[in-house]
This record gives sequence, C-alpha cells and structure tokens, in this order.
Amino acid sequence: MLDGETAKAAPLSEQALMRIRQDILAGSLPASSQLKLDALTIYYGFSSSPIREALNRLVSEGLVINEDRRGFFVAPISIHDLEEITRLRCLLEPEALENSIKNGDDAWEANIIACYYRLERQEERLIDIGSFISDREWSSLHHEFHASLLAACEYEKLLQMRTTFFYQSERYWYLWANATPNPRNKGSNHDRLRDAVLDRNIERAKHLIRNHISQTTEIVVKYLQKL
Amino acid sequence: MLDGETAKAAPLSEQALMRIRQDILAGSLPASSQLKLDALTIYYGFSSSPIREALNRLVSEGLVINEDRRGFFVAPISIHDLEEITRLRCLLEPEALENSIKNGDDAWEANIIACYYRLERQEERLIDIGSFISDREWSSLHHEFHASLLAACEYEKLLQMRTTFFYQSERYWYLWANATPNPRNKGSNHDRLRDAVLDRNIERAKHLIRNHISQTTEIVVKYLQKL
DNA sequence: ATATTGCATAATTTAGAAATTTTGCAAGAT
DNA sequence: ATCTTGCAAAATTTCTAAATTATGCAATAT
Repeated sequence: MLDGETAKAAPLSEQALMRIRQDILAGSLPASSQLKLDALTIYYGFSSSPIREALNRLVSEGLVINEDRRGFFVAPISIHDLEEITRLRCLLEPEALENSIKNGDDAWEANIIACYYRLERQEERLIDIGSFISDREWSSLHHEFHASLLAACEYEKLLQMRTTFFYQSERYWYLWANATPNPRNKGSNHDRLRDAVLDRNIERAKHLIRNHISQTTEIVVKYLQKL
Repeated sequence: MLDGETAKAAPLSEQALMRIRQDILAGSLPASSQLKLDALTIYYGFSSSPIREALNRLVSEGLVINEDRRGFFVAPISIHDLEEITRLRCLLEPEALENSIKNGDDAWEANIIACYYRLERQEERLIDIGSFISDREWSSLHHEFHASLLAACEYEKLLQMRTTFFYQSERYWYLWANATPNPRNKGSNHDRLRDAVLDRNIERAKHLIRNHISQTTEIVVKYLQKL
C-alpha cells in the first residue's frame, strides 16, 4: 500500500449529510423552510435514498424536523430554543471538561497547545480583514481547539451530545454574524481557558467555559430581540 | 368529524422502529449482534427502506451502531457504558424535574396522581405472581408515571435526551431481570417521589430521583460484574 | 509466510410504483 | 356576497424491487 492516496470516497449519504448540514448552518437553507426531496436530489445530485438518510441523521442532530408523511423541514429557530441549547451546553460541557482534565496526559496537553497556536495564528492573519467569525478556516480551527480540551473525556455519549449542541448554537451564531458588519467576540478568552485547563484548575476552567458559552449567547439573543 | 376512529396506520418505518427497539430492549436481538438488512426484511416483513430508516433512528437513540459499508449492529454493552448512561441520567433528569415542578399546574398534578394510581394498581395485581419487572403493562405504566412527573418541563430537547437514556438503561434492566428468579426493585420509592413532587419540594425530589436512578444501576452493575 | 486474485455476501444506491396529503375549483349553504 | 363542503388533479412522501458497489474470506500464487 502506498501512502494515504486511497482516500476512499465516503458513502453518498455521508457526503450529503455534510453538505446539507453546512448549508443549514450557513443559512442557505433557512430555518423552517421545507426540504423537498425532489428539489434536494436535483440540487445535490444524489438520489432520494442517500438524501433521506442524511435528513434522518440531521433530525437526530436537531437541525431538521420530520413530520410523518408531510416531509422534512429545517428546524425553526426561536429565542426559547437558543436558550435551551445554551442551558444544555452549560450543563454538559463543564461536565465533559472536568472529566477530560482529570484524565488528560502529556499528548493531550501538547495537542491543546498546538490547537490554540493554530487558532491564534489564523486570528492574527484575519485581524486586518476585520471579521473572522464567518471564515471557514477559523470556524474549523475553533471547533478543533474546543474539541482538544475535551479530548481526554472518557464519556463518548456526553461528547457526542455536546457536539450536536455546538452545531445547533453555531447556526444562531452564523445568523448573527451574517447580519453584523464587523462580527467579533470580545469575551472569548481562549487564552485564559487554555491556561486554566493546562493548570488542571477544574473549577476555574468550568467557570470560564460556562461564561464563554453564555456570553456568546447573550450577544445573539440581543440581536434576535431586535427583530 | 367523528371521534378518533380514523386510527391512521403509522408509516412502516415507524412500525419497524417500535418493533426493533422493543426486540433490542427485551434482548431477543442481543447486544453486539449484527443486524443484516436481508434477515430483518424477511423477519419483520417490511422492505429495506423502512428498516434502514428505523435503524438510523435507533442509531440516534444509541441502541444501534452503524459502521460505514459494514452495516448495523446492536450497540454493545459494558459496565462502563452503563455507568456513563447513569451519570448522564443523574445529570439530566433532576434538571428536567426541577423545571417541571416550577411550571406544573393543576392538570399536571392530577395526571401525576392518576399515573401513580394506575402503576400501583398494576403492581398490586402482579404481587402474587412475584415478578413485575418483565411485565409489559407494568413497564409501560412505569414509563408513564416518570414521564408525568416531567410533563411540565418546558425544555423539549432535554426531555428527549432523557427518554433516550431511559431506554438505554432499560436494556440493562431487562438483562438483569431476565436472569433473576424474582426480580424486584426495593428502592424504587415511587410514593415518596410522587409526594415530594406534589409538595413542590425541588431539592428533595431531585435527591430522590438521583437515588432512584443510581440504585437501580447498582443492582445491575453487581450482576454484570459476576459475569 | 506474504501477497494477490476471485467469489460470495451484504450494504448502498437507483428508479419507479404505490399511497398520502395538499391544492384548486365548483357547487351548495348561510 | 361570503363562507363551507366535496371532489378531482397535482405534488410529494413513502415504499418496493432490482442494479451497483464494496467488503471479507478463502484459494492460489509468489
């Protein structure tokens, strides 16, 4: 076998999942809009089975809802919904973080440092442009940094839930960012969070992550209330 | 329109979901066993699409896992897995209960009383037979009683998560009950739980539900450790 | 022993048939 | 005149069955 050249193509349903999810998060498939099978098969170029499978997975991620024999719809948004998501993230994420800090080893620490570094470099690169919230590369590195903090958590289901709520809140985040001239999040404090985690200061780290989550929500809620 | 006589048949995928879930919970589809599409279509009498759809939903409920292009398997069981489920239930359920108690009205209280009454009547009916854990009717009433306590909770996603973990733990529960001559749960304390909830005693109710969850787990873990 | 090939098994995907819901319109009732 | 009600056509989901593609395993060759 040569190197990783054999990049096996993912199943079509997997590809469809990724693309539809991204389109929902970015807002090109707007909240509450109906997802007609015919239209989607034409637009994405997959036939109905893989699309259907992708939609079913998105239902379990909470980004799509399915009404029996009426079809699929992009999940609606509301302030109440965002507040529930936030509440659950504030419940789950500190729990995962605590366990991760307790179990993390040297490699875990090294990876956090690497992820933080890459995120910061990307932010420096984008600082002149003004906005980095809507930058795909930044978004990806931001994901990775937060995931690196939790990487040593031994509770799989907990991590999975926290990821789905991360995505759900990201949709609101994009909504705000797309409507804001120069979107920037002041209170992110990624540096302090990193330090607290590496210091194994569990209480401080939990406090910081809760703040990080609820502060970003506050910004978005303020925006939604003006509509 | 007359009364609810028009009992519309559920979509086949829905019917398949219910039946397969029940078979996994009851153990007739054992943990880690492969779920071959062909075999399932023959056994349940639905063709592959609805079966596939049902399996996808069960993946999101954590009762089935899907390996790309290798197919579906009943989720494996382990003590670690049960402990994670328990931990999450102890995190989620008290949270939902607190909110439900804060929001519950008279109708909510009445429904709790009714559900408790029916559960107790069924237990009395079964007390001579000895075991009621594996009784389908009891199981259903037990579900309903616990759901009634949480019915006023305004967080939909929270309730949904707690239901999926309820199911997941039920599989372990059945496992223990099927291997035990006279299965009975001493520490269930449904009466005290009901009273604490109706008294709107939030802290006591949360304490009782946490105990209820972790005590049932302890019994099952002890059993699993002997294997 | 290790690697390659071919075959049987099984998952994935397609295409189209069957069933259900929605929509538009006409006829009748208020 | 306006609002229901009932029916047929259209749109759409749901399901079936068959074709395609991938995988694991055993037999053969290196």
